[in-house]
Amino acid sequence: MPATPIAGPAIYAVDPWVRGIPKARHQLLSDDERALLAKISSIVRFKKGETIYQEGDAAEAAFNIISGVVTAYRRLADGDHVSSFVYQGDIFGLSEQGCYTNSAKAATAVVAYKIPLSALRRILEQHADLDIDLIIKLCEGLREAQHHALLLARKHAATRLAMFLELLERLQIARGEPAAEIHLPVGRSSIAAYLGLTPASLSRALRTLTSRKIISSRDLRHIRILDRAAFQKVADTNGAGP
Amino acid sequence: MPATPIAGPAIYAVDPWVRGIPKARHQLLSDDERALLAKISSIVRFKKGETIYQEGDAAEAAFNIISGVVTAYRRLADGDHVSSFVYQGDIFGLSEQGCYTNSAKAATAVVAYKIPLSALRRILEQHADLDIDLIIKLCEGLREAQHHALLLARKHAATRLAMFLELLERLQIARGEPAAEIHLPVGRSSIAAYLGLTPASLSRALRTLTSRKIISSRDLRHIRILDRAAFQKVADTNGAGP
DNA sequence: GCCGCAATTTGATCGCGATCAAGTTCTGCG
DNA sequence: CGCAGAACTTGATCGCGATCAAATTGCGGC
Repeated sequence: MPATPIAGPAIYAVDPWVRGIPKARHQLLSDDERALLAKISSIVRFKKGETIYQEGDAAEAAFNIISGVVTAYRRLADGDHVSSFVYQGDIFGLSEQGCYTNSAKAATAVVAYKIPLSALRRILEQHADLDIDLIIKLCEGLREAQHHALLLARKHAATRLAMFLELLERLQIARGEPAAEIHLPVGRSSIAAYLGLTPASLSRALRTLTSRKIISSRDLRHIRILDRAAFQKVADTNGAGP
Repeated sequence: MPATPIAGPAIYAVDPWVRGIPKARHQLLSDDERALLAKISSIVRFKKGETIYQEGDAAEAAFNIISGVVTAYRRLADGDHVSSFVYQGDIFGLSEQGCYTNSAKAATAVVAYKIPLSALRRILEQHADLDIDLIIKLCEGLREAQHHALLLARKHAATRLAMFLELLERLQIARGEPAAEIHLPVGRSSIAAYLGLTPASLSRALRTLTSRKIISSRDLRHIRILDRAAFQKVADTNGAGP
C-alpha cells in the first residue's frame, strides 16, 4: 500500500487546539523551550535591505525573528514574487533537499535567532513538545499560504488590496498592537509583488478606495479604514474569483 | 518577549532530510506507524461527487486517502475557489478552532482512513516519529500552497495552465506512474477554479497550446506534451507575474 | 535644510481575460 | 441505443490591469 505525495496543501487536522489546551498563537514556546533554543542558536542582525539568504543557497540554518520584518520572495525572470512578510516570533528558512526554496531580505532592521539545522534536528528528535509547536506553526503558515492563493485568485485590484489590509489588521490585533490604524511594513512595490499587481495598479487601487472614502492614509505607511461596511463589501463580495 | 504570529507561510527549515536519512516522499509512514493508525481509524467510502465535509462543520476527524482524488475548496459568494487536489496517501481535514476551514468533496470514488481527532492527539503526544512525519507532510503542503500562489500570480492563462500541467506531471512521476501522458483528475471547471480562470478562458488556453503544437489531448482527461522546450518557455518566462 | 536618487503617482493606450450567450460534446440512465 | 441534462467549447464585446513614459513625492546623506 504505497502512500503518495500531494497535489496541494493536503494536510492538517492539527491546530492550536490539538493538545486540548489552547495556547495563544503568540506564545507557542514555553520558557523552557525558549531557553533550550537560545542555547543552540546565535543572535544575528541584519540591516534594512540586507539579503539574508538566496534561493538555492545551501541551507544551514533556520531563523526565528526577535524583532523587525523580513520579506520572503522568489526571484522570477520578470520580477519578484513576494510570498510572505515574516514578523516577530515567526520562523523562516524553508529548505528542500538542503537548499533554501526562496530568498529572504530584511524589510526593516532585523534581529533574529539563527538556529543551525543540525541542532534543530537533534532537538526535534528528543523534544516532543517542540514538535507539536512546530506543527502548529506550520499549520498557521499553511493557512496563510492558502489565504494568499485565495487573495491572488481575486480579479479586482481593490479586492486584493482590501483582503491584504484585512490580513495586516488581523495580525496587528493578534500581536496586541493598537489597530485603529493599519501599519504597512514595507513599501508599495513589495506590496504590489505580494498582491500580484504592478505598483501602478496598486497605486490606482489605493486611490479608488481613498476617493470613495473607504480608507484614508496618513502617510505612505499608515492606513485607516473609514467605512467598515463598504470595506468589507469590497473585500468579500466584489472582485470575485472567476 | 512576546513572540507573534505570521503574515505568511513563515515556517520551515524542516524537510524530508530532517532526520539525516531521507525518506521517499511516498513512504513517510513506517509499517508500525501504519498499523498504529489503522487501529484507531475506520475506513470510509465516498461516491464520486459526494461532499465529505463543509467549511464550518465541527471537525471531528482527519482523513488519509487510500485511493481516489478529493477536491479541497472554499465556497465564495461568486463561485468556488479550489485550493488543492488531494491524492492517495495525503492527509486532509485542516481545522481551526474545532471547525473545518474548507470544504472537501470526492472528485472520484474515494476510500480513506477516517482518523478521529481525539485519537490523533493522543498518538501525536506519544509518538515522536509520527510528529516528524507529519511535519514533513506539512512542509510539503506548505510548498504546494506557495506554488499555487506563485501560479496564480501569473498573468497569462497559458502560463498558469502550463505550470499546472507541470505540477501534475511531477506528482505522477513521484507516484511512480507512467508520465508519457498527463492525467487530469477532475473536469474543466474544477481546474479553472484552481487556476483562477473561467472555464471559457481555460478552454481557450488549452486551444492556444494545442494549436501551437505544444500539447495535444487524447480526450478530456489526457494531455501529452509535444514540444517540451516551448512548453517550458510558456511555463517559465511567459505570462510573467506583473 | 538642501541635494540627488529612488520610490510612488499619474496619464494614455493596448491586450487579454471576463462576460453573456449560443452551439456542441460528453455522460449517465432508462 | 437514445434521450436529457450537464459540461465543455466557441463567438462577440467590454472592462480592467499592464505597459510605457513622464511628473511628483519621499527619503538618506551631508
